[in-house]
Amino acid sequence: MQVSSLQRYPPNTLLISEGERPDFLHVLIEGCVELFASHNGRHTTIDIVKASTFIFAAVILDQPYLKSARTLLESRILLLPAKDVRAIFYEDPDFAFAAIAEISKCYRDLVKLLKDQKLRSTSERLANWLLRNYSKHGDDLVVALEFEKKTLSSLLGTTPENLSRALGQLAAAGVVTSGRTIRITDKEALVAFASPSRLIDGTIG
Amino acid sequence: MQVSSLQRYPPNTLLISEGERPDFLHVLIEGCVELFASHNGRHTTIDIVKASTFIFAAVILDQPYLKSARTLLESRILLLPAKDVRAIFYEDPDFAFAAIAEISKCYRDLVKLLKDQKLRSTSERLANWLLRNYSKHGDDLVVALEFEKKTLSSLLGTTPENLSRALGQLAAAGVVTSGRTIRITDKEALVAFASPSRLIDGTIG
DNA sequence: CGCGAGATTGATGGTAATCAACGAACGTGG
DNA sequence: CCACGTTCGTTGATTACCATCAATCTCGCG
Repeated sequence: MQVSSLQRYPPNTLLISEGERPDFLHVLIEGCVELFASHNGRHTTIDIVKASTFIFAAVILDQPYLKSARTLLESRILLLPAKDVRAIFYEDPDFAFAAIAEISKCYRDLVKLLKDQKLRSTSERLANWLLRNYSKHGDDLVVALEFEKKTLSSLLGTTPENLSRALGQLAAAGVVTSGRTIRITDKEALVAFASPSRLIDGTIG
Repeated sequence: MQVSSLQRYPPNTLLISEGERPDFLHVLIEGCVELFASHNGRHTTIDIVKASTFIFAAVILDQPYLKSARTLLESRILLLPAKDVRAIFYEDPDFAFAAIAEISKCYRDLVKLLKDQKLRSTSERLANWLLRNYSKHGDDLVVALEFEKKTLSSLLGTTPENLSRALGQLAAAGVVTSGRTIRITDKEALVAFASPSRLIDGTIG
């Protein structure tokens, strides 16, 4: 794959627009990318990815992108010519298997997003998102947002206003918000409220 | 693939339960299958499929099903042992490519479902669903439901009560309902209301 | 004919979107 | 370093949509 190139993009760069034809497979090496879609003046975030390929399926099928993509942070991205990617299946069975495993994982992540969306209320989605995204700082469990709350609200399928209110509600379960730092002071209580499920929130498989 | 078997199931047969391990790849030859999921006493239909594989991704990754499946009509289904399916990738590049094309298509269908869900209101979802599923009977455009309205309401992400009301609303756009037969008397008006998009409702790619 | 499941209709309450205003944070340029 | 302006976030008020509950109606089937 000699024709591939590693690019560096500043935050808030539009990488892909829905409806376009795919020329490259994008592999996010470092940074953070939002996948989003628009329709009739409305706008929603489909997913936020940290380190993976994205919009692989469009490349495979050589069909228009269904989603747009933009960087949320400065990001390094490997660009592989779409034609080469498709060609290599026939050459390399290992690559073919890796590709199908990757797309299968993306598929399952998407099923989880749809279940999350259809089976939970806004504050439940928020609670579970917090439980999937916190990290340990000493004894504290903290979510340090890397992007705007606006973007998170869109990912959760709501508005900035209602995200604020949902965070307010979760105060009763020990969630303390200050700016982009959200502390989980009572994980038990938050879990009780969120009732996370391996089949929606699981990170493996 | 000698060990495969073709099975026939009556309507309303549970084929798969979420959380189980996949033993077989299911290929729906004829009939109709509902894919659904449950959580915390809630229940939602993810998709309704007519002729395709289903829950391919779980088989590939050898991970628990994220969805359950049941027949809606009498159905004929080909069962391929999961181990054999995984093994054959390394043998047959054509099969590998066919498999990845199939999963990619499923992935894109799911993106469309999620966009439909997050970017549209209930009656818009219904209107577009009608436009995707009608067939021509002479000069008439008719949707002949093959399953309960309850199931359709769950697919659309609402309740039977609100589906009834949404159908009522669409009467203003020339949609006439009588039992399981829904007639589109003014396609122009319905399209104007629904504003379908190739990137949500398109059937190819 | 009567039963039961599904579908419809009406009434109500709750959740979330929208509109509007205020406050806070940040970046820019002076 | 400060003043300013823009964007983002929060808060409050209102409205619209949708879920739920309850009652009736329809239809298929025994």
